[in-house]
Amino acid sequence: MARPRKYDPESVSQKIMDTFWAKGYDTTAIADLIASTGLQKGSLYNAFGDKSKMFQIALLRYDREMVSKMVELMDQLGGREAITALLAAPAQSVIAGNQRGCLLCNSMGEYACLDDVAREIVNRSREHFEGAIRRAIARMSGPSTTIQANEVQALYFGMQVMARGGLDAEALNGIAQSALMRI
Amino acid sequence: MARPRKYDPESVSQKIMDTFWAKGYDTTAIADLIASTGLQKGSLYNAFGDKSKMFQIALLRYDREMVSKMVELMDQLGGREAITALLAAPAQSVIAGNQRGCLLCNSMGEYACLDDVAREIVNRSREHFEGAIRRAIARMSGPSTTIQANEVQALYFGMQVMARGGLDAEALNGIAQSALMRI
DNA sequence: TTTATTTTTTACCATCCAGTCAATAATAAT
DNA sequence: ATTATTATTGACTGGATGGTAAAAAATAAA
Repeated sequence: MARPRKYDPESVSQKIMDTFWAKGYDTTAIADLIASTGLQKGSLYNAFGDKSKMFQIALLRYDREMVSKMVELMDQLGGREAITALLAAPAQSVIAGNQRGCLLCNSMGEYACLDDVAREIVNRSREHFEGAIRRAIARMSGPSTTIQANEVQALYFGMQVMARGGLDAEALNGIAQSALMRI
Repeated sequence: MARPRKYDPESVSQKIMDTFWAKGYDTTAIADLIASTGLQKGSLYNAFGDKSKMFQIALLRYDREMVSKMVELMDQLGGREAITALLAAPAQSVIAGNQRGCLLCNSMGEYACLDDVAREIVNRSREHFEGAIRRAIARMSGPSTTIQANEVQALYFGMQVMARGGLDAEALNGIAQSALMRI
């Protein structure tokens, strides 16, 4: 009955997430989203609302795709293996050629210029992530169980920030190795 | 022989640093700097060059004041005490009522939109900071000496990001406590 | 008082920004 | 073919942005 859309909403929202991930909320201009998605301005606004809504969509997608993927992976590994996999991720990204860090971590850095809805999504996603770490720690044995999930998360976020700041994969792997020796 | 300036350059550059620290490079508008310093646009540009130069000044000041202060404090403490003081800092800031995190850490998060000069300053400042951690570790005894300075730095940066993202002082203190148990 | 020098002020500019809107196009049901 | 409905397009807007330049003001030396 109506004109069909020419684009695939899934791949467009993927592009939106990628763009915000690489550039951050404030630094990303609508023109950047137009360039990366191929949609015209009107179509973007028609389909996804304004810029803050588009960012919320990006955050939700990141949680649903990236965070959930890591959570599921960790949940089906042994405790120590799960933490090992987690701390290996930043270096792997760098090796794969991207310096985007982690959208969740980046957004906490931009917390001051987010609206309440985006902040809420960020908080929930962080807790979602934290749950997997907590469960992994619970599966471990030995004195390492005194470690807090928050500590591992802080270590992970710090590594992602440093990856964004240009630290190379070797240094990142050194950090992971050093941490795992005492966990 | 010439008209004397009405402002104190030191306190103005302090205000510039504070503003970039709170808002980040990209999010800070010249209008924000005008508001915080009280100078007019022309005076700012005349005295400090363009926005990127002002940010470089802020970064250099942060290294000279904040990083150096922490480095000096750490250097005159025992190894473990130095690390303890370092990891206590994020929670102390939050308790003092600011959620600005660490300008060095924040700038690594904004690395993608910085110019080469700013990146160089960030890198140097991070290494400056890392030196104090390395020396502190060297002063410690026991198995803890296997820890890498980079790991402590990542933990610290992660805590600062989480502070910026709204984590409260209690949780931050928990992280520090958890980490110190195994260091 | 005059002059040289520097700061301050203000008006201004081109550009980019997020967001809107009306015109147009494409479809499916009737 | 007509119509109702939705998608697309591109022009447009008002405001914010970083940056410039010229005029005005303030000082100290001559």
